[in-house]
Amino acid sequence: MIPDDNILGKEACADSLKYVIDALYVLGGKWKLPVILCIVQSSKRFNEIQHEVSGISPKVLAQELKDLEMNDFIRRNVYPTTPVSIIYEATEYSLTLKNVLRELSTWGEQHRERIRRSMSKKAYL
Amino acid sequence: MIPDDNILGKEACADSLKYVIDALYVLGGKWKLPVILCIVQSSKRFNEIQHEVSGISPKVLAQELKDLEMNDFIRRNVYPTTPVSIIYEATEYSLTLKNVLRELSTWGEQHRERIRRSMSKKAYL
DNA sequence: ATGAGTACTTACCTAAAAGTAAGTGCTTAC
DNA sequence: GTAAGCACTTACTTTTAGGTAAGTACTCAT
Repeated sequence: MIPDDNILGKEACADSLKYVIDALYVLGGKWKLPVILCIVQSSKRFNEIQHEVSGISPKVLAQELKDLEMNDFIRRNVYPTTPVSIIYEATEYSLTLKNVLRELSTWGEQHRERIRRSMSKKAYL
Repeated sequence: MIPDDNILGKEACADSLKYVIDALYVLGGKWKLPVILCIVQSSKRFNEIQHEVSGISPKVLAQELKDLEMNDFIRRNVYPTTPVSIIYEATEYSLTLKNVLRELSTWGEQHRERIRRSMSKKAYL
């Protein structure tokens, strides 16, 4: 009834759906990808991250950092300076997300542009 | 203090963070990307989608479909058969998400593999 | 000694997302 | 005529993500 116009078979489709759901299971939520991106860009301390990822509260950031550390996306380095400096660093594993992050950022940029255009159109109505 | 080991300047970094947050604003949540992927793979009806995206309830699916239609990711085609068939179709705009979806799926697949391996390791402890 | 900064934690609260269960109005099949 | 399928909707509840505000323990600068 509905033609299967896809190159991939049904199984491969079902699989990629499953994989996307799996990925979203670890990366889902409002802050995980932004925080990872922030740290991937360069190692940072708590307050720097909180400042860059605008809108995140210290509580939520602490939560996310713990979660990301547990899932091996970031490393929490404690330097024995006085007072101790704590620097969050991206692991090699989080670098496997670079393509995802790049595509998402590119898409977000284009989407923003599209929204901006449709807004200015509506302004004339 | 912390060296900026990135090729991109600070501004470009801040921008990509912003874009990712923007993207997540429309695509965030548990079901949006899975539902889009499902429909991008081929046009489908309500019950087919509900069956493929396992775990989604009819209420949530109806909600997501409305939202995705409003945001121009999908089209709701009503065919005047008896009874009417309603077929959800991906728009050209949702095709701009193909790269994002592909990267996410690839990553999810590798992540699943990694988890599987670390699980079997733990089984011997 | 007062205030500011770092890196959080704690307690509390609310709003939104999601789940459950059932119902509706239609049609076709048995 | 009874049941089942389609495409939902409605009402209700639960979950959980996230926000607010304040506090803590430390140190450094003035």
